[in-house]
Amino acid sequence: MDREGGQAQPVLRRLDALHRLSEAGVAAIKTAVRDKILKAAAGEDLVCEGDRPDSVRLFLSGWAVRYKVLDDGRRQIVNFILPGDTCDAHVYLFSKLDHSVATLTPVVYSELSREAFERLVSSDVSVAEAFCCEMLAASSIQREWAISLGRRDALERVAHVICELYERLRVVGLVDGNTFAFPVTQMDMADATGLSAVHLNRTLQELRGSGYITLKDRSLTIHDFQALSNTAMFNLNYLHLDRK
Amino acid sequence: MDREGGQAQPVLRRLDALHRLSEAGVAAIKTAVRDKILKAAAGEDLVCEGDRPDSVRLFLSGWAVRYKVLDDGRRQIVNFILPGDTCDAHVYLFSKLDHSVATLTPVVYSELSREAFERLVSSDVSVAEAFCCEMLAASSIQREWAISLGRRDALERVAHVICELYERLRVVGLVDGNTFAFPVTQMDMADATGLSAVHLNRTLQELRGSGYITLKDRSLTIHDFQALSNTAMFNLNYLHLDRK
DNA sequence: CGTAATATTGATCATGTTCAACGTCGGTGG
DNA sequence: CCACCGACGTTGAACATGATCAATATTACG
Repeated sequence: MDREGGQAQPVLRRLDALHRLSEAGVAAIKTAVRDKILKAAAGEDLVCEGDRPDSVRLFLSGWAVRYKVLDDGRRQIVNFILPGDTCDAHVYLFSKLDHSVATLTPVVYSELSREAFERLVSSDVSVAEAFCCEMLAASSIQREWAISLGRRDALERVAHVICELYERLRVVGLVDGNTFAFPVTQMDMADATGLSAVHLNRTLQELRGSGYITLKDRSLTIHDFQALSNTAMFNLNYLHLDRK
Repeated sequence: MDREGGQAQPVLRRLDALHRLSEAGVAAIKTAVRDKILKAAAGEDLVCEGDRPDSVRLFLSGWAVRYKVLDDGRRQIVNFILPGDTCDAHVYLFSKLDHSVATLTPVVYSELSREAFERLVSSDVSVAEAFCCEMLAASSIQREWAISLGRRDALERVAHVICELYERLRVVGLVDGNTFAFPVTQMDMADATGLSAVHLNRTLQELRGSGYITLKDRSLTIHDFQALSNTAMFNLNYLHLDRK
């Protein structure tokens, strides 16, 4: 295990960006994470709409999406789940999940039972507050997606998700220069932005054409973040990564 | 004060629908609510994007909306705030608000300082859990809006919000038969559904034309909930009002 | 009664969808 | 090793949903 937090590192980086963690808190999280580490393959459903939620998941590596499908098959991805993200703190308070979560890549995550999670948050105030911030931040991201879907056009939407993913990945150390792994198919991107696959493809070409990004071999490079974030009207406040 | 909970009644009804409250919890909420009751006129901003959040609000009567505007003026309403709703439990953990809240009607709400709110949630487990459920339910609603905005067409979207508002108002006793007060202008509805005001108007006419609803004088009647909810593909699971 | 906000209508326009075909790449089994 | 297959990406053309613009009711209210 490396000296920066072992497998828990992304979780620690993310939570600490949202809310300063005490030393005791950091230790408690490291211990809790270590307890039950699971893996899943790409393209797997981790949880399904209708399931009874019983545990909390802390994502350590890999990408997943939160999504929902309508009766006639239309699918909407409502969020990306990245390393360091918490999948539904406290959900076990509900009897049924209202959405599904699918992996895009192989993922590694730590699964905490309700008891383990409650023990963790009651062990240290800063930890409880950090998880609270994580919930609030997730809501805020969700709201910003509503803005995009409701009021931004195709080009703005695509530029916006890219900016968001860049910033979120940066916090957990997954951006190298201006380049990061981007294991998302165009169909997934279309379902995330509320566009058709065809139009998404053309929109990506427009962004490539103007030289803002390169996207090739599941790797994305942002050449001009300023321009990209201007076209998206991206403002990172809503990510709340400034830690007060 | 009436024997059903006084001014706190909608809050109690909503929280209790999400998660069973203990008697002590009910009492604690009643007391906390009573402490600082405020009023605001219609069309007022209660909080603005960028403000430092310092208190939690429990809505007792009236309607408000959570919204955000882009630099060029496009506005998206991301949620309606109804009597009984909690406006941002725990937000004071963040340094800046990422959205604004405006009243649609005169509203009455109880304002709890950070200290008062923390005292309240630590006084009783069922209260803490209920507020947790309220946060989770708000997230869930937010996700469902993303589905609507991303993947439902105009008719479906409008039908969907109406179903949602009907169910949410019913829980707090604000539906009389199939009729409820609906103090939302067509422009607001347009900003909530991501449509233009013109197209929203035509969509409403379509719903009226098929006999599903009547909307007149700020009062909405649903004549055929089944048909309305079918056209919206509405499934109330996401509201989590079953209190399991 | 007058004025501003809201609702309604028609006509034109644009963004994005749909459909259908083709290209490309990586893996898999004969 | 190569042929096949499936998933993904790309292209063009026709189409449709909803936006925009502009004018005209209607309503609420001071």
